[in-house]
Formats: sequence, C-alpha cells, structure tokens
Amino acid sequence: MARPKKRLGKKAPQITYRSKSATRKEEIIKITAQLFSEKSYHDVTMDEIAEKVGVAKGTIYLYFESKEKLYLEILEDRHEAIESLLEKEIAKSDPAPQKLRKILRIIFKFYRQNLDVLRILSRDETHLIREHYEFTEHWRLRRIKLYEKILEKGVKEGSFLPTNIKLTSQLIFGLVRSVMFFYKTDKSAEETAEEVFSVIARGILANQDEENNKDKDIGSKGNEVNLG
Amino acid sequence: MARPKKRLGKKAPQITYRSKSATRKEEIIKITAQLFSEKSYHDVTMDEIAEKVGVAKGTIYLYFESKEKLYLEILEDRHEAIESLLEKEIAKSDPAPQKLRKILRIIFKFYRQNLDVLRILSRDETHLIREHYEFTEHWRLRRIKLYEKILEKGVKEGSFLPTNIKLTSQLIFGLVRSVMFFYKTDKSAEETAEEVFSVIARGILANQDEENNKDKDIGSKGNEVNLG
DNA sequence: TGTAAATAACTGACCAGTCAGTCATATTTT
DNA sequence: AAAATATGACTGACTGGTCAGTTATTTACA
Repeated sequence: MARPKKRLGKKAPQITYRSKSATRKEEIIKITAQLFSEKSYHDVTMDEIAEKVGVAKGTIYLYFESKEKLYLEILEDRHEAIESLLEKEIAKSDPAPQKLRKILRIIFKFYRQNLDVLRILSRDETHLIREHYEFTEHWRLRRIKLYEKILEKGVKEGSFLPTNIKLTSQLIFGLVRSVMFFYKTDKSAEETAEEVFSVIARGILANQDEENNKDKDIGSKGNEVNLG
Repeated sequence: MARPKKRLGKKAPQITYRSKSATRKEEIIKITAQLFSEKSYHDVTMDEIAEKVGVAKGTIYLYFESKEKLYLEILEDRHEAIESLLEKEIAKSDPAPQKLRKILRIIFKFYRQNLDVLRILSRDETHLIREHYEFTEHWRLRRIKLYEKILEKGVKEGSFLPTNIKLTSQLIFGLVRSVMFFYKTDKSAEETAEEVFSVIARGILANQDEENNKDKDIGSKGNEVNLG
C-alpha cells in the first residue's frame, strides 16, 4: 500500500456541499445528457463530464457506478417520461385515425422539448454496450408494437386499408424519427404532427386509381440492378 | 528510445504476395466494411482488422493513411456504386410515380446486397470524425433532394398531391431507411419496394374524405398544407 | 542485388476507474 | 457554550490497460 504523498500545492477547492443523491445526481444527468447528445459515447470522457458539472471525477462515481450505467440511466429516465404520456393516450377509446393523430402529436411535442435524448435514442448504434443495444431495441420494438395495435384497430373498424401492418408500422416509425430528427421548421410540433399524419393517411398520389397500377412487372424483367 | 530488439524467432510468414494496391486494398476494404457494420468505429481496432485480413498492422498503413481514411474510403466506395445506378434512372423520362417506384426498387435491391454499408451509412452518428459527419449528411441531403425532385415533377404533372414537399421527402427518406434496416421479410426486394410504394402512394386511410378532417382543433387553424 | 512489400515490436497519448486523504458540517462530550 | 469527535461529500493524482500509428528489420522477386 503506497502511502499517499503529501498533496503538492494545489488550488484551494471552492465547494458548495449538497445533500447527496438530491440535486447532484440530476445535475450530472442533465449536463451529461447534453454532452452525449453532442458527441458519441466514446468521445465523451468522464473527465470532461466532471469538468462541465464542476465537480471532481471521483464524485461522479459516488452517484453512478460506471460510465455505462450513467449513460443507461439517462436513457431510462427520459424513456419513462414519454412512455407514460403515451400510455395514458392509448388507454382512451378514440377511433384509430384519431388515436394515431394524437400519438403523433405527443411524440413530436415531447421530442421538441427533449432533443438531446432524441439524439441519443435515435443513434442506430447497434453497438456500444450490450445493454444499450437491448435498451434501444426494446424501445423501438415497443413503439412499433404501438403502431401495429392502432393499425389493427383501424383495419377492424374499417377506417384503415388492410395493408401489410408490420411493414407499415416499421415505416411509420422510421418516418416519424426522420422528421423529428432532421426536419427543420418554424411550425409548431402539433402542426408538423398533423402534416405528417396527412401524408400517412392519404398518401401522395392525386388520383388513386389512375396512376397506381401501371407498372406491375415486378421481379421479372429488365432493371437488373447489378451492384457496382 | 528503446532499440527494437532482434526479432525473436517467429512463425514463418506464409504470404502470397500480390502487386500492391490491387487486390490487397479491396480485400482490406471488404473485410473492414464487414467489421464496421458489426461494431462501432471505436470498437473496431486496427489490430483486429489486421488479424482478420491476415496481414500485419503496418501493412494496412501502406494502403491507407489512417483509420479515418480507411473508414471514409469504404463509405465513398459504395456510395458511388449506388449513386451511379440512381443517376442512370433519373435521367430517364418516366412519369413521377413510375420514377419513384423504380428508384425505390433500386435502393431496396442495392442495400439487400450491401447490408454492411447500409448499416454503416445509417448510423446517425453525427459525431465521430468531422468528415464522417459531413459525408453522411451530404449523402442524406442528396438523397432527399432526389425525392424532392421527383415530388416536384409529380406535382407539376398533376400525379402527386401538392403536399409539403420538403417534409414529404424527409419522410420518405426516413421510412425507406427504416424498412431497409429493420423490416425482416422473405419477400424479394422488388416486392417490398412495391409495398412501400403503395403505402406512400395511397396512404392508409380507407375512406379519404370521411375520417380525415375530424379533429382540426390544432392551435393555429390555418394549416396551409391543404392536401385537397 | 536492389528495392518494394510486409512484418511485428515499440511508443506515446489517452482514459475509465480507484483510493488515500481533505474539509465543512453535524453530533456528542465536557 | 466551547471543544472534541464523527460523518460523509468531495477531491485529484495515480494506475493499468488499450490502441493508433511508427520504424527498424526482414522477405520476396525482378
């Protein structure tokens, strides 16, 4: 056991003590969420977090057992927030189109206000920590299941076309994420949600019957996209 | 400075020599692309690449100046492949819906055969190397522009509804990516493309006029996105 | 034999996590 | 009320390991 050497002259620490597990932890989460949304997991160092929070590195380890756990806690924290909002909404008994519309509104609104988590959640990092992968996959699957439920309901009610439900859910998931993430606009979250709903609902074709079934030569002829 | 010691007895290298910059480089790219698609940039080490390629680490540096450059070259390599396919297609003068349909087919087909690049390109790692960010953004913007072009054409022709084109392009981009990435199916790429086209084209609503305008209590009435 | 290609030991920077020690405050003792 | 003692939040130098990139040396072959 090495004897700790006398500390060489250091700047006097200027500390405001707080009761543990109260504000400190939240403060760390808040600032770290911001950092993780700006840079990748590996590019955020514990030293940097400590510096930004204004605390010594060791302190972080009093509240979080590891970097991974800190990361995961941020995710879980916000995930529960949106999930409980959605839960409340699906419990209601609106007709399916209405339901979808409202769900979209909630999602758009929430992520407008939580862009940092969105950025973290939306990274398709199927890598990183195993737990992170499992977490985001779980989150994705759950959201898709939600869309599937609504679509099934709509088809039963006769308000939705009997399309391929699995595919359509996946498609809605992706489209929502993409718009949230990249679409820059001055419009309110509600308006954007409504616009998105419109496209999903009606599609883009002007004349439904006329143009749609022209080219049905799938899989067969020509067009042999040999990759380069 | 430690003198490099005499090389201690080592397994005799069993090498098939090739002319430089020929097969070697392609081989490295191929195997590394696979690795990068399985793990994140930071989790793939140069040592691992060397081992998998069956070559000494130093050798890789004869062909690529750095890890970043190697990564970027993989991206560019495949990017050009798909881009030239798309280029050929948009040069044709099909009506817009046809065009969109064909583009979707090309994209789905290409990425079926190049799942590894898709995985790399699709990571929303707005982080990592600056150049990687710029590359994927450039790639995304370009693809979105392509959709915008087709949509504009369609609106002019009267085959597409005058929706919010920027939003719709973004939406198509996201939806395509999501389906390519996550949607598991036995169907051919062409069939999947066709299904996706159907949803984009017709939407999911069974009765276009009846259900759509029920809930218009959104903040600002004026919603200029009149889709009909 | 000369040189291009390949090797693998080596270096140095970086970083997550540790732990001996500090110090403001709370509690107990005198 | 003052002094002695205990508490625990906080600190930051340090460690052990990892990894991108370098370089001295060896090998293949024209």
